[in-house]
Amino acid sequence: MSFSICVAQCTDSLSATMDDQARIMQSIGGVSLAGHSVQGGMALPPPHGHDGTDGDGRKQDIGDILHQIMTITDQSLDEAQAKKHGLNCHRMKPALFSVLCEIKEKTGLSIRGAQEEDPPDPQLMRLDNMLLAEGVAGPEKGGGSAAAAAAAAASGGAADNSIEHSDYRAKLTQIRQIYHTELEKYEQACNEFTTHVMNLLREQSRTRPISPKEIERMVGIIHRKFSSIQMQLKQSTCEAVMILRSRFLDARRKRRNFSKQATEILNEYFYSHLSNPYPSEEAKEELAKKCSITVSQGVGSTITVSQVSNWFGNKRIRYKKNIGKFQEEANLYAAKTAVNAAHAAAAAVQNSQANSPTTPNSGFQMKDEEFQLDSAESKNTLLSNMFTGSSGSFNLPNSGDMFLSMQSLNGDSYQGAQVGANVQSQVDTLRHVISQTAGYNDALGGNTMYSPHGLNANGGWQDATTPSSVISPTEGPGSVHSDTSN
DNA sequence: AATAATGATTATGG
DNA sequence: CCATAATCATTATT
Repeated sequence: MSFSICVAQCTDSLSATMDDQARIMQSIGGVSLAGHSVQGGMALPPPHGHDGTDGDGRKQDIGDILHQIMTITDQSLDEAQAKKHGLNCHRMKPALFSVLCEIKEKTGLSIRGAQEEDPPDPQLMRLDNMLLAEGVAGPEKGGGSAAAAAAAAASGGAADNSIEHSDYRAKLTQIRQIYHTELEKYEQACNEFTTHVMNLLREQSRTRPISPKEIERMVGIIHRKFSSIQMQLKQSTCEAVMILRSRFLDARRKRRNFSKQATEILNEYFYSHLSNPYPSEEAKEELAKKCSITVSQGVGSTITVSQVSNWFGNKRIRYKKNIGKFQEEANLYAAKTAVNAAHAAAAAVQNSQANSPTTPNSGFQMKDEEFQLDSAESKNTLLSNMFTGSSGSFNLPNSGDMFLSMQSLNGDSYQGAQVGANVQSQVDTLRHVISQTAGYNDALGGNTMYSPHGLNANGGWQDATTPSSVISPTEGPGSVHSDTSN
């Protein structure tokens, strides 16, 4: 990329300057040496004209030098090499060279950079750690993009989560690949450049004193420069990863509403466990599974346990916060599950005769599919009768019968079939409906709106008080039906 | 376009 | 670690 171009340019310009420098040095050295009669077998053109005693001669001399300088670039490389060789072979050269080395050593110019290297640059370390944590710099895992693509393709109906995840991973591997190729390129360029410089220095060390330390220092400088560039790369990679992360993993950006069926199921559970809407881990798993398979074949998003947890968390808090807003919904689901309960209870009663106490679930299990359909209309009629049928408010003399009949049915099932805990939820639901409507019936002012059993005054669901004892909720409303059992 | 609904996250406390 | 409450950011609805 741009960087390598830059490097190439640097290299070129550096070599150019060094070559030029070498040639200039040679020529000038030649001239000056010639001027001071230290000249050996050099192929320099002898300064013509008289020895500059007067201005004219000096001018001539200077002009000559200038001419040489100006024509340096016209000299062929071979010519220059030849001159260089000549200079190197000069008999005085070793002596002069050692003198120069000594002088340089004394001036201490060569050793002046023995300070750095130790601080590992905390920022760079931070970047490295981040890249490592993000899986960009670490060991190649999963075979890179191919694996990600395969996962995306093969997932099929597996999970929408995995699709997004693999998408994310594909992008991540892309970033990782870019990062690695760039890094490698930098490394290579750095090495190339280093060897180039070292060669140059070695070459020059024949003409001017260059200590190994100096070379080392040079290499250190180069490496620092390159590592700073690498840090830039790492930084931008980190940035890219962070952007990708926020784009893909922050699920809030890709929120998808649950399907109708899923919310149905969740609501059903919620309202039928209103006294203690805290599904256990298993219950959550089951709910998640059920929600996921309702739309199974489609691309319907699968719902995870944590999503169920989220849902219940949100539901609880929102329900509690504004119970009035959820009344309608509560009634709806309560009635619905009540109908289910009635059907199930009937089935249970039927079954209880033939079946031993085995699997009390079986009676209820079927409600999923069989009742779902046929309860649709009965539910609707029930609802319209119950709540919307009469005048706007819920004073309903006839619906009381409805509840009572249902309640008695339920009671039957409870006693006859011994369905235990499972029935409990249905009872819960029924109680909800009953107490609800009763509360309205009593017209005890708006604030007495049916506080759900278990939702105490402080606003917390107190411990599942599973009122297995009887159906009467708390107070007055319960009395309406408590004695009408026959 | 304004607003409500809603799934997810964050902060806090037990 | 889980529940709650507040909040965020997206999606649905008006």
